[in-house]
Amino acid sequence: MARKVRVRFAPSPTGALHIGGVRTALYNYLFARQHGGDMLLRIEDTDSTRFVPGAEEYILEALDWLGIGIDEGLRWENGKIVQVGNHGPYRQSERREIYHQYVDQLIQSNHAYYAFDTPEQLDAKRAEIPNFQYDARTRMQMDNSLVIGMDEAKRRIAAGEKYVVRFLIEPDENITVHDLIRGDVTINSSILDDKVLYKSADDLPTYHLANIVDDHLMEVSHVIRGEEWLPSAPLHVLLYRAFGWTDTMPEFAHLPLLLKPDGNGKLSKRDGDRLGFPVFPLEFHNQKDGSVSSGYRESGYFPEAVINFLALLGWHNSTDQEMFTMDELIQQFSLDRVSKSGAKFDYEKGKWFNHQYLQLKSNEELATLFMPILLDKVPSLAGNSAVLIGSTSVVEATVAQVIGLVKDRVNFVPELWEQANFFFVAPTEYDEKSLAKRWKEDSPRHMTELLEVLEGINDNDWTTPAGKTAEEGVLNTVVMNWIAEHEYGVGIIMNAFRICLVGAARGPHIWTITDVLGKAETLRRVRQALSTLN
RNA sequence: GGUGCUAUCGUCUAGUGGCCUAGGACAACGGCCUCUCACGCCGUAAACCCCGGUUCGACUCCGGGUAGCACUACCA
Repeated sequence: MARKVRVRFAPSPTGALHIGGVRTALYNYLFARQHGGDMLLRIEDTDSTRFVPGAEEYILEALDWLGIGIDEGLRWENGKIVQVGNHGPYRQSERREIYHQYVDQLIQSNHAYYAFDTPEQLDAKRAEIPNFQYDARTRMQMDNSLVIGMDEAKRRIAAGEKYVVRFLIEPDENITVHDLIRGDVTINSSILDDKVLYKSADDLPTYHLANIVDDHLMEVSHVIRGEEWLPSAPLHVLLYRAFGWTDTMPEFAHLPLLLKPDGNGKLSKRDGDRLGFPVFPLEFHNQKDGSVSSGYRESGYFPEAVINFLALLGWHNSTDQEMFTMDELIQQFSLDRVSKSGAKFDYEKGKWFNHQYLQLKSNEELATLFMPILLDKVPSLAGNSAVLIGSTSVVEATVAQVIGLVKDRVNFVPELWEQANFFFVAPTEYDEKSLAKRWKEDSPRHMTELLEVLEGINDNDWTTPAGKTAEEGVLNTVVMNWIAEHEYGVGIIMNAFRICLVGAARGPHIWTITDVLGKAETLRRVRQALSTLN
């Protein structure tokens, strides 16, 4: 097939974009880019009752944040929605006129009919007859144009009666759908019901009709979507046939589902709340029900980590490679290497990916990201930013230096504060556990003596000279000599000293801490600890 | 209930009839490093759903079970 590859991501604006939807969008995007094709974004808002304000913006902004580019349809540009392409409009609610025409075509070719049964009547029927289905076996007992005749049907419609248009499905026909991931899938048409294609109540088609008409009109070549659509794929094939579009029918690929980490079943928003991780890319404030959902972005995830993690949930290139840039994914992605079975969402692995990407970032880059958090925690630092060296403030340079000391122990930028807070703020309380284990009876005396030793060191000798290791500095030599002289234990002294500076038994090497703190602050903290802990 | 899809370590997965005493990664556990906590490094434990068949030989092919999931709306 020489047809140009055109794929689409077609979400419904019914809330935040689920992480499974993000993966579907990603796979579509990778496939499009790899084949030099187009990635379209269409909004499927044919259910007016489920529309959530802000959802559209949310979806587009999320894809933009993740670097999933849109070539045609709706996309996010400079904080607002723009429409590109000449197959629009790209919102189904704005395509009513188009659907009317195709609904009429189906009626005229006897592939569809008018039905007047109300939802209440249908409910009653279902209650009355077990496994009731509106199909070849039952349609002639219902209230529709097949029974009452077209003239009568038109009369009732003209009189303002509400109706739907149903697809007439011929029974007992085997329909085979070729799926790029699963191979041929065959079902018998008798299990399908006469699907509602159009509802006059809101003058909108249902998903099935709108989807087929739009994919056809937008010249979509490949439909890559979630596995939940597999059962209705044969219906879609039947629609393509009814319209006479079989020669341009897109190819199908149904992706495995993202499952909850524990137990069984589809990953849901509730699982995230319950297990404490986001299931949405961005934080979402639902204007309809007032709920707030956490997002990966706000939790400190890098978009490239989310992409990498998601890409591997259901796809694998058969090598041991785990880290992939978007470009590598575009190059290597392939539908026939997508798994058939659902993947449980392993949040821990996601954290690991973020850790990897965080280590790849420069200290300066991380400092820029961390600065707002730091200034929020320590507002007094804000004034210091005024002093600039080049474009970097003195404080920011220090922040970058400190980040370099602690970044290998964090997974997320916000965690930098927990690891580095003592560099910016002297401890006001001391960790109980550390105290119990490391602050001994002799510690106050040791620290008092150490204070004298440290006071004797020249200001110029305090900081470790460039190019030397912390152990080669004057501080280390002097302190170690003093320890040896008095036959103290290195551990007992250093740990007590650490508690004075940090407030707990944690953190990087002690001399790198004294380097950053400087002599005055170091001494001040030891004195403060002595007066607090005595 | 009906229809369809799926089935390898706890999890993501490699494996396309002999390279498999089943490989990698996350998590777990142990060790090393060390003034602490981490990181890192090294190592340990951990799986072919069951039953038949085909074959000289099945994780791989076939059949049947079983289990899980999805769908079964005037929702997508």
